[in-house]
Amino acid sequence: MELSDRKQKILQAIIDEYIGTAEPVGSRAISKRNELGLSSATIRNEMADLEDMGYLVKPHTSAGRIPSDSGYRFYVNSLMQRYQMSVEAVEELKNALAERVSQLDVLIKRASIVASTLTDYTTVVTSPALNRSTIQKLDLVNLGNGMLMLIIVTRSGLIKNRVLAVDISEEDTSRLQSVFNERLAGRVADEITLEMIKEIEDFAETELKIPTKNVIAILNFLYEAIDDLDETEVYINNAKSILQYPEFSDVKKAREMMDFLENKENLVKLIGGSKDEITDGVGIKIGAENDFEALENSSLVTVDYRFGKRVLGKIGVIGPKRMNYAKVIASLDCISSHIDNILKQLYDTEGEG
Amino acid sequence: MELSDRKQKILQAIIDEYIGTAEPVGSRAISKRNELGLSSATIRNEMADLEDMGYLVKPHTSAGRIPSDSGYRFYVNSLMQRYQMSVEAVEELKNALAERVSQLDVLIKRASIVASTLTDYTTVVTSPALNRSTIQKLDLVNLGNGMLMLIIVTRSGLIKNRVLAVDISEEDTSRLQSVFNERLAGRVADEITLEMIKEIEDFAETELKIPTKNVIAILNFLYEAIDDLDETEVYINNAKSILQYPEFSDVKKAREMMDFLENKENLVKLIGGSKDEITDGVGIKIGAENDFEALENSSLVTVDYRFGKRVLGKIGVIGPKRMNYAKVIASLDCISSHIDNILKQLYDTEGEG
DNA sequence: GTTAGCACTCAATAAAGAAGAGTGCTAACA
DNA sequence: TGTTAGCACTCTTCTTTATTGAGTGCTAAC
Repeated sequence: MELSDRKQKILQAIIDEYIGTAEPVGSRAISKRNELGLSSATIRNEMADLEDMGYLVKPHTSAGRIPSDSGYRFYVNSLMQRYQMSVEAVEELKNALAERVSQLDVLIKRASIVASTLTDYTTVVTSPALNRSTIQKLDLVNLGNGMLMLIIVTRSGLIKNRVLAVDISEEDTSRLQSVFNERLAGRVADEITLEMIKEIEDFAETELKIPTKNVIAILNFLYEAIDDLDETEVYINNAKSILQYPEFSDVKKAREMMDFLENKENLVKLIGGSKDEITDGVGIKIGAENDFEALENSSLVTVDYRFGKRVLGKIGVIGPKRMNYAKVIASLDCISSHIDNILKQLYDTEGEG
Repeated sequence: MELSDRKQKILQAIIDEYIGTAEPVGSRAISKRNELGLSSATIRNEMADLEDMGYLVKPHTSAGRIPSDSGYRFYVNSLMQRYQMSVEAVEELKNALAERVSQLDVLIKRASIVASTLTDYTTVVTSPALNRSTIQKLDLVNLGNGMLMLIIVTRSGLIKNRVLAVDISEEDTSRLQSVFNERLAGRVADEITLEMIKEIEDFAETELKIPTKNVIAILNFLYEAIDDLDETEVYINNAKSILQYPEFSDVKKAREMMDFLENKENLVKLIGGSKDEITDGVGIKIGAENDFEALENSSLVTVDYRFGKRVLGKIGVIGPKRMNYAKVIASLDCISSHIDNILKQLYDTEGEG
């Protein structure tokens, strides 16, 4: 059944009001806004209809109405006004993002901070899993003191590095590096098998005559590092922001939420599974639409960020269901497109891999 | 005035009880413990004395007593029983700390996690400021794609790395690296001046004929990196744990605490200023002894961690004043000494610099 | 179709009373 | 003289009972 124009206006007014106050809104409050020129009694009738249709809910008989999940859904899909970010805000955002950025993971951490500052909600970002990335180059750097750094550079310019304690000569280091690159560079991380590693191991021992003990240590290390590339990393920001919303004025609820947010697997599942797009790259999940009990009263807005055409990861904002969707969407959208720009500038090539 | 043996026992009993329950403890509760064989009336008299002496406080007339800051102080200094960690706990701790550790900052982040898991309180660790460290080696690694990684290794084996977007040839990279090492290796970070950097800049331009634009970018970057070495980094862990203690059942208080914990400067000041040692490296600050209003009802226990003889940083536990001091101290102590061991193993040299 | 009016509901607030934990003091006891 | 039983007193906490007020739903009139 279609919603009459008037019903839509009333629903919108109610949700707008509720987003601002977090209090059930009554017929009189809407009537007094004087946008519709209707008496509270009329509004009341319409509200009763909207309730029957499932868009509104009453906490109890003598309270006003609050939006149901479907109410929010309708609002988000059809009613919501576009939020226009101020020129200054965009400028500030741009600067905050671009400042001294050299690596993708720095950039997306920054993006997460910017998003949470802008919206005052908790943000979650996932860094790209690199298992489908092409390895461009492997560097082995002998740091002295028996420390060896391994650096993996992917074609899209992502860099991972880690350090191993092992004693190896400068010469062996560079020979090993050459072998690594000969055999692994240009390959997709996923297709590198334990066997290939074993082959390198044999080669290094028999041909290069590097001591077995070291070879084993280093190649284990290499394998682990490559294996780790398919770990999606998750950063969370401003979790404490939930404490400021009346939805979490009960410490117990706040704790549950924090516990949920702490669990990386939850977050990966949550953000990864978010597909309910409304416009390019922006997805919204309202309340129970997220398949987690802990988020019953929260909503999640996500946006993809890309490098060229390839989706690298997502930025998500988690807040109460009555969040300012328009603003959140606008902010994320803006951040996402700026990430795109910055990455293009940084690597000035359209990247795939 | 000296506390009689009996008063001490009573004080201890009260504090032990309060630590467990967070409720004001009455004379009858102590009497019933039957450790002292005294009636509640007698205890009552003693408690009145203890209150006069400032060790106890009454929330109101008809409530039991709770320890004052001085009460806790006396407890911590003289009364508290040593906590003996179980062999398994120590073993577990050891494993958790040592697992795949190659770098100091990984280790201390790990230590922070272990400490908060063990104690269920919030932990804060400071990573060493390296401004007094000797730079052992500088590595420049050309990552391709117009990316350059700078790695700084200190004599104590600490590693910092960062990436800059700049186009430079392999050859120039290695020549630049040589210059860096010739001129800067062996120096203490603090004594590297802008002028020295400028000299390198000139040399690189005129002698090595590296394009001005690149030289400027790279040397700015180098200077920033060295400058950054004196930034103490702070990691915080398990902040949400405060939500489980009745002391923070009021969301407003929890929020204040979180706000405080979020501010890095606060933490550096807090942890850095902690000097009130009770035993080697362990410091305790109770309530108002911390010069921060936000910590009025919290205590801080810190422990140094060292590399050889040099103190690198601190690990701190923040919890309610009625925290389990004995356990916290034992845990931190244990962690600290294991860090020492691991570092020795890792770098197997007594480090200074 | 709209609206004024009114009875009704129910949470939230306030006020009053009861219960209970704990104290401080006094007087008796060993 | 130190210890303890006993009791009046205090003050919080819990429970109960009213009171208020926001908001609804329905009816009847415009």
